[in-house]
Amino acid sequence: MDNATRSERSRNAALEAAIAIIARDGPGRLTLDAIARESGLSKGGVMHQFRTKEAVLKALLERQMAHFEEFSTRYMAKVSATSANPNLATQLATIREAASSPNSAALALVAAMVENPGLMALPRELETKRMTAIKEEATDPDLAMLRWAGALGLLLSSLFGMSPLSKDEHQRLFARLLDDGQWTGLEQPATKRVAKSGAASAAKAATPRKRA
Amino acid sequence: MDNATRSERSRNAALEAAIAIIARDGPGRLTLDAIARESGLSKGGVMHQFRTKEAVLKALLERQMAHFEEFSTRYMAKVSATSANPNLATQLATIREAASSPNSAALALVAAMVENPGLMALPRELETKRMTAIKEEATDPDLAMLRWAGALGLLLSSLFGMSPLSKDEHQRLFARLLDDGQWTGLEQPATKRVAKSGAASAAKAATPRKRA
DNA sequence: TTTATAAAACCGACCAGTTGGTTTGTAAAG
DNA sequence: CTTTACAAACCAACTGGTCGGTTTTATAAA
Repeated sequence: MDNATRSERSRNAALEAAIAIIARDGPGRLTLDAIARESGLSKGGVMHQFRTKEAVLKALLERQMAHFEEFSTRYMAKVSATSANPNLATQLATIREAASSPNSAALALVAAMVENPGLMALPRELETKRMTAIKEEATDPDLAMLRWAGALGLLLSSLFGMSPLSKDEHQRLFARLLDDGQWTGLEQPATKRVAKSGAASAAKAATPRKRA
Repeated sequence: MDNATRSERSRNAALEAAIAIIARDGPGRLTLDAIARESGLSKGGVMHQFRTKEAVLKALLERQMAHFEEFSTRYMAKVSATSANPNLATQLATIREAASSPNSAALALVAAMVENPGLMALPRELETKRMTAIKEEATDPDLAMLRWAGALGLLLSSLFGMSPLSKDEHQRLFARLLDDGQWTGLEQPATKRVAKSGAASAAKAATPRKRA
């Protein structure tokens, strides 16, 4: 077998094993020995492909980020023509995808944070860029950020096993976050943000029903 | 010194040390030896107060939960008379408090999850109860849950050091989440969810309809 | 108040097993 | 023959946890 592909195969096997371990046993159980055992490689083999454990984590993070980056790009291409805020839509959809994906990038993220919080810089940087795009395209940037935060809250809470929501609710809430029509009622233009006057009160008046 | 208070002091010191370690070095660095070193106690002393490491985590979790439970109760008493949805308001305010608190309960939560995901059952149960209360008092339960999820997203993202938001934005977004007036514009009664937003949103697909 | 005894809090050495990482050996690819 | 990919034994440091012993506090009889 070709040397390059042999390496590639081993690297892949190690990373797959790492994800499996995190998902099954939790991030605290991710050790080099465990990776070697799970992947079928020897420990030396793993160490040959990744000089340190941090290198494993970093590669894992990058791989998962690339995976969702690809999802993101594909989704973006689909909606950029029809949506008024394609960046937000894409980000929401990507987070939903991450939430429903078992070998989630988020797991790698958690593992990275546990071992080396500094690794979090990579995803943060990417996220900052996306956030800027979202804010720029939004009529109401704060509302857009809140929708983003909502999606992230759904994702992380379920990821941590602390979500009090049912699968059904989860799905429904994501759908609503994604539906622009659900949020136009209270948009406040960024240019002039006065205490819920203009648009908001008009929307309120238009609301068919209010609370008792 | 009294025996009971002596114990109390030691237990407290150990837990404080644990929080400090998690906050400074990450959950992966929380070890019994580290706790002993940080607290000034000997390892034996720590082990006398907590028979296992899991006991430390559990105590930590319970302590932090109690702390925020108290904040929650006090806040609830304050707003229960004036707010239409005191449970949601309280929960949002509590999450904001957790986000601004450095020795956050959430840190304990992360540590617990890493070591023993089963411990997550306690907070989840509590959260489920609160969520039920929020849903019951809400005109639009899904929207209430989304506001809750938004707050949680803000908290967790900043906690993980992956928040692309500035301190200012953080604060502003929490304020908006808490302001009921900002959200009345798009409430949809749970009893009948129709496409009232259809008028507001021209381009987008109609509201996904579910239960009657 | 003193003294005897117990119980609880605490210490620090120690244990077996695991950790990330190194070294040595070997076989295949180039 | 040199380099690369992998295997396996190995290592020092560290892991959660145990254990025998010392100090401090509590109880209560003398």
